[in-house]
Amino acid sequence: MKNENNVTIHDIAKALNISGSTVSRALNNNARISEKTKKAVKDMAKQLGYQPNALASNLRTSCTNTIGVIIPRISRYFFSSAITGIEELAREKGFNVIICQSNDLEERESDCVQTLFASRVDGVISSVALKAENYDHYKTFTNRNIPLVFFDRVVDELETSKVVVDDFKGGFIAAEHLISKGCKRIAHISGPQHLNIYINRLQGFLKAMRKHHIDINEELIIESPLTREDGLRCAKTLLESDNPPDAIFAGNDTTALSIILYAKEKGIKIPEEVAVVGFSNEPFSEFLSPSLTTVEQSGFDVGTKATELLLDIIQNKTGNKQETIVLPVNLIERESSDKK
Amino acid sequence: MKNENNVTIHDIAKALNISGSTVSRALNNNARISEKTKKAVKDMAKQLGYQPNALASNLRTSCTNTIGVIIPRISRYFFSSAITGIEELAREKGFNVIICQSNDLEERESDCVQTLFASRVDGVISSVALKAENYDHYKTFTNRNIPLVFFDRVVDELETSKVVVDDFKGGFIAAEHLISKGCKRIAHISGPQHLNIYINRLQGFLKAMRKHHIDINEELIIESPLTREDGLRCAKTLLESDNPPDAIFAGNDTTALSIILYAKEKGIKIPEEVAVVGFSNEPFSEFLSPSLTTVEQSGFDVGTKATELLLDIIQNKTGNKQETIVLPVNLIERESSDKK
DNA sequence: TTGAAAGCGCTAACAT
DNA sequence: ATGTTAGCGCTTTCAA
Repeated sequence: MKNENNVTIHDIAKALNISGSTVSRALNNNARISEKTKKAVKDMAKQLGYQPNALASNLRTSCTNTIGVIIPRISRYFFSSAITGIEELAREKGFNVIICQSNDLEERESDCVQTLFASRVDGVISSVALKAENYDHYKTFTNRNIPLVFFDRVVDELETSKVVVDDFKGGFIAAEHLISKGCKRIAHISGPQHLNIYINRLQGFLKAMRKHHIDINEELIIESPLTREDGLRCAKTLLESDNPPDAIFAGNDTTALSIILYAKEKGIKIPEEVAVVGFSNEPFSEFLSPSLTTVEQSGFDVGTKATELLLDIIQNKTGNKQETIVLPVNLIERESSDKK
Repeated sequence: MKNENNVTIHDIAKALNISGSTVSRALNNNARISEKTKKAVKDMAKQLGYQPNALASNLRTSCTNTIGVIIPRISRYFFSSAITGIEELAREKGFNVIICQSNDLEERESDCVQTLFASRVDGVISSVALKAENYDHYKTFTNRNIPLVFFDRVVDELETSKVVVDDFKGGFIAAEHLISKGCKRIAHISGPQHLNIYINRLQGFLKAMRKHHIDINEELIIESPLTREDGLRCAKTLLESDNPPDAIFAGNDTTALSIILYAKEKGIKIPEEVAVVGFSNEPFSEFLSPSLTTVEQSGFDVGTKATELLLDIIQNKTGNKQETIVLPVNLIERESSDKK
């Protein structure tokens, strides 16, 4: 049944001697079409191998039933699970998903925005690039009232709805956990301070320290891009100092990993000499040795929630409510902080 | 600069007192338009904040500059790196990417096909669902000459171009490595035998065994869906038998992980009592303890190569050459097989 | 080098 | 309950 020539609604119309609009309505289950006609149309559509052309429909209705997603990189587990959450809900509601990766670069992110706009997506979910410092390109959407929801890496200057995990609480419970294990000199490797998530993790950390009257030593709080390489630099800085910390709360699991690897290489015992806590619960953290205590955040839940918000704005035209949804985190205690 | 009303080429035309067609040609750098006009048009486009509407252009030209990707699940590292490879090249060549996940289910896969077809993608890259046994839905593309390239999980009955890694060689070097370590009773946990990749890994394994005159014991070759749960079942079956193997070549890293965890729990020493080799080099395999010897396959390379093939078919209309590209694999030796 | 006009396939007023 | 008609924004033949 080769079918090179695409079948259109007009072919169905001709075959049944009715008008194109009737066919269109029948296929869309319009209430004003008789059941008999609907059945005839659908049967004929199947018989002719008709497949709707979304392009034409989209152009006409200027709505594409497509949402765009901009993320730094798909290969990070947190983001790929966020996408799984996004896709699942979007598809259920009849929406397609177009994904663009910014690779954490501002320029690429700007390209993504152009691409998604040219595709006339009905709305956008984004987590901003680490190295972006200017967010004007997002105005392409906001100026035209195209719904936009940020997740995880959000920026205050963009007034949209946001979905984040409770980074403050995450920082707080991580620090409090280390304190409860008897650690006194607790270091924190924080991420870029123009991003809320890292500010909040740091603030939560500081709050716990103050609450328990632990000295906050400026030298023990360092900023890092939180890559694997820079994690090694941080490990070195902290662990080779004259007065090393007895605990490190790393801004993410990747950095915690670097610390564990460095400590292993240098024969520094974890958790006895230095306890380590990460952030994210990346899949590998469970299998490290020692296994990594970390703050779990569900990418899937964040993605689902962001999609829920976005679809609500798209479908109910509720306008941009600028809600910020905060999802819970919880501490997963493992060996890397298990001091007696 | 609010810009609710979308600017079209006609707005530019009106502003410059020229025709819409001239504007269209100027924007597309048509050779028959004077440089002066081109410049004027582009300047005005920028001034008015014109953004092309891909929908209209796509409908007219019936080519969308979009390729569709169907994968089992994005959260598996091999697939997310394949997508990274696909996206990178596709974008460079001016193509968008729409991703659909089948979740390894035939029905979902069929939905993906419909979705991508309705979006009139110019071509499709796919890795088939584990649980699919019927592939007729792909005829939606093949019947209409929409280019289709499979990667990784390919099926013989579909006559398209394919990109795979050298699974046969992978199975062979894994087995030969274990043999070289002095193992005699070598088990293999194989994947679903309707998929080439698992057939080939098994065949490569068998070839090495025969080459080195090692007895092939049917009881030591078992089939599994290769999930983490089923890996535990396999570990139990093999390691608790009366005459357990001294080595296991697992069909993927996930299964190897299950074996390592099971052995740890039961106090079975790896590699001394049983050596383990996996397949894929998942990110966690490096950090397991013992770290996992595995066969590395690059998802990124596979994705890139598949895209290269697909774009070649799309752009040069070369027709379907039904090539099968085989990419190299290599063994990463780590602790789990490091017997003296 | 530029313009006029038709049309991609579908939907939605408006009319009947 | 169904048909007529116009048009979404763009490209492209044909004509000038």
